[in-house]
Amino acid sequence: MATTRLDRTLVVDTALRLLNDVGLEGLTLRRIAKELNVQAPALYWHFKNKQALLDEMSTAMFRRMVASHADLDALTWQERLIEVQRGLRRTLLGYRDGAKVFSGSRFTGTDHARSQEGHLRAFVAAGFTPSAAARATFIAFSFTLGFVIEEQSVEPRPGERTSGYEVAEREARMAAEGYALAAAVSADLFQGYEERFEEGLRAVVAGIEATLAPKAVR
Amino acid sequence: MATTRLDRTLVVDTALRLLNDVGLEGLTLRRIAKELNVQAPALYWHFKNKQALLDEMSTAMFRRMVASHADLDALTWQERLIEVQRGLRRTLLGYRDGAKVFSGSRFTGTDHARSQEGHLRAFVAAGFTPSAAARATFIAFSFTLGFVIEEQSVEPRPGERTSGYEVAEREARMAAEGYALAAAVSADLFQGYEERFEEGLRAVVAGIEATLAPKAVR
DNA sequence: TTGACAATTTAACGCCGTTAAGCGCATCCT
DNA sequence: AGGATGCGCTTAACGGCGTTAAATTGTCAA
Repeated sequence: MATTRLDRTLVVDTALRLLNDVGLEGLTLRRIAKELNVQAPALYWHFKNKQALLDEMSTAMFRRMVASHADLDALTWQERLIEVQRGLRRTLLGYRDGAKVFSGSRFTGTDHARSQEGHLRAFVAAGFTPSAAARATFIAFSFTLGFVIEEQSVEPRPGERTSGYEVAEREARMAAEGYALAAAVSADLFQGYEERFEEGLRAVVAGIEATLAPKAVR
Repeated sequence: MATTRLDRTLVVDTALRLLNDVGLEGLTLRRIAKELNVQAPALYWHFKNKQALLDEMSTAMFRRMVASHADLDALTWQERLIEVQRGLRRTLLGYRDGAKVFSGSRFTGTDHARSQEGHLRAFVAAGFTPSAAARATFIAFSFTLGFVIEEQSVEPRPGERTSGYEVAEREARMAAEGYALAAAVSADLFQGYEERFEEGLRAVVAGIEATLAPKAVR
């Protein structure tokens, strides 16, 4: 019955796997401990508290995201920005409540700085000031985070839909109240997230080109 | 001691006021009940469960936001989009954990459709298709939501800063690890949210102009 | 005056994160 | 070899959570 000893990595990996089964709400320390054939307080040997574990989970998500990226160095800054945001969305969608977990925690260590440094370098090489590069990236990041939070509250996992967001039903209700336009756009708001994310990405990049990018690369 | 009888509006208003004192984590039914000189289960007469109360709180936030808007009908679609996002951010910043509460719940009723209908009408009058209007608005909304979620995790209330986000300290740590650019942009990422939000808004609007707006209004 | 029903209290359940204390067991010192 | 050290876990428990069931009060109509 007793398997290998616990360690931080094993706990984090198990918790991330479990997250997809039970969601953030169901992700209790007792449930994680059970999955590890251990009692809940044992986790406190490895983590200061639950938030520390969640922070480590976010950090692990981020590391997996970085690892999943192909070589970005050959890309233009526009392509790179798009590719990074795509990767972020993919990563967040890879876990139930991924965006909420991610936005609710903070990275441990300075691992993430390595990848950040690379992105900044690419932007600076394209003519951005470091400051403009950071601000531009944050704008795109905000968009992606907000988008996926909304997306996951309608489709918690790819393919699964939260009940109560039935497009046809909403359309009927809005129409019945006399809101013709609101009714007509139901499908535009609660479906087709993949395409709409790409469309949003194109808009954000175009906007950064128009407002923040160095003139030479516009 | 016994005051007026409870009703949904009173509960919601009290809960929203309390939210600013205790934050989302401290906002328990027992605490709300105490504030109302009542026992916790009494709340179940007025709300199906805690989530229903949170939903009503979000709806109330939204209504207050709409009420705070001046007349938007004289504005161009760009000005209107900007004004609406500003209002949204202001509203979310008006409550501790406002963005999290908002993003974690769903509107009750169809009140919000009225304002939505107005926005859509304005965009359509400017030449957008209803679908493009909805998609464009959602892009801007995603940006604002993501932005404020990040903002409030660093500055939970205007003026208050979460400990652990000290800019100078982060800068030093990054520099010590050899990440010169990451160090240099610390201030650009964790300060000056007001200006950066406006900058982001300009970028998003410019991006929508370039990609989604009808050609006649570009 | 009584009965009905709306609105609340009291009591309790099972679960949560977390803390305190103790215990087995490997490792190292002598 | 034998005893101390202390890591890594268990057991037990605490206070608080959302929620439910049942009893109780207040209010008003017949």
